[in-house]
Amino acid sequence: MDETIATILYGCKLGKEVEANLPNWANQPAIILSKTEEIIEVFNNVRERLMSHHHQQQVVQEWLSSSAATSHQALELFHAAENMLDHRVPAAFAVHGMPPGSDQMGLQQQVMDASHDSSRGAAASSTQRQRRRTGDTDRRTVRLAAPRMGNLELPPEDGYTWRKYGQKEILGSRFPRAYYRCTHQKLYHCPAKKQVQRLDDHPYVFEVTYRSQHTCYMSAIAPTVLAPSVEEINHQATTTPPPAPLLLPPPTSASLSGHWLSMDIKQQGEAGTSTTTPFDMQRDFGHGTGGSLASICNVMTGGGGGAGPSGGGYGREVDHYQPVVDMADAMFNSGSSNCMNGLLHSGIWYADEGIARRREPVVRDPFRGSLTT
DNA sequence: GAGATTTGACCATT
DNA sequence: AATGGTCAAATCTC
Repeated sequence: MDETIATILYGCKLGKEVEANLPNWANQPAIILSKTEEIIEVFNNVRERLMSHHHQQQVVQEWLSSSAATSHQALELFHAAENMLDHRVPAAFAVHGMPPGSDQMGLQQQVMDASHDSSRGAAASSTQRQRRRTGDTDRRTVRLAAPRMGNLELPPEDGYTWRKYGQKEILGSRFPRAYYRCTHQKLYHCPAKKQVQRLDDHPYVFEVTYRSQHTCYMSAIAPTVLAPSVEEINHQATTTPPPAPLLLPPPTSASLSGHWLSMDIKQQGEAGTSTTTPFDMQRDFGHGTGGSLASICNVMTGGGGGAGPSGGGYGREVDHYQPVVDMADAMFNSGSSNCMNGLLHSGIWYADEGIARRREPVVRDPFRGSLTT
């Protein structure tokens, strides 16, 4: 898989080269054509590498969604399949691809629900704390597979950063329900919450209920391509799909805004000496509508256009690692998604304080549930 | 030390 | 009164 990543990086480097030389090559379309074809060839090569892995994943997903397969059988196959793949692919996305918040709904309602959770913190000490909302509309439930390795009681990563604020035994359920809210609730008054509960009859499947939408930027590292969950069982608010990142720069992203066309990426894992690698895929491609590089994306995917959420996540809060295999989806198989936007959000690269970086593989200690790398 | 998690208690809703 | 959602102090992790 490292070789694949290296190939991707090389393609990115070529892209940066094209960008840097665009002024010089403005009157030399032959050169631009040559370079773009080279880029396409590189990414086609990547695609072929990834597609073979992706096929294996599809087999797993079909099995998991089959009613004939018990949860144990699914898990066994799941773990067997992971051995075929690179060992850094986490379960949740290996099976389900993208998080539930990745629907291509275009611009969504991003207005903070000021009457509910956003004011909860400040009102905590008031005389009347609002405990449960009436109506309870903006809610959506999906089912996701347990992580493929390590602590199976941990909920699958979904591309957002959550902070657990409660856990409760639920009547009639073998497993407790965990309550999470957006990590950036305080910073951005983000009202997004989720409840995670394991199913009684399928202990390796989590039922995740999302409530409210993310209004924060930094937690918005969710991919934009489709999110095939095991089962979407409830969607009470048809006009309010699950968390979708806000298309606004973070409050402290002055440097970022000046980098709209910059292509700097810091490659994480090379402590202190971050290597500058090709480009910020989201900023350069995620919103591009007419640029040559965006056109390259369209050529590769046969689709294109469409605005996507911004990437984000910072510090140790971000434990999400999504496989290159999913990046293949994002880049090549998503007809409705901008390829580079999807590529960014597929998790190989993360924006960190305005500078995208690569996540190192995360492995959970099966005995302690802690993270090791 | 900062931030995340755990867990018993509180309280709104049914 | 039962139940579920949230708070917040204690504890844990990095």
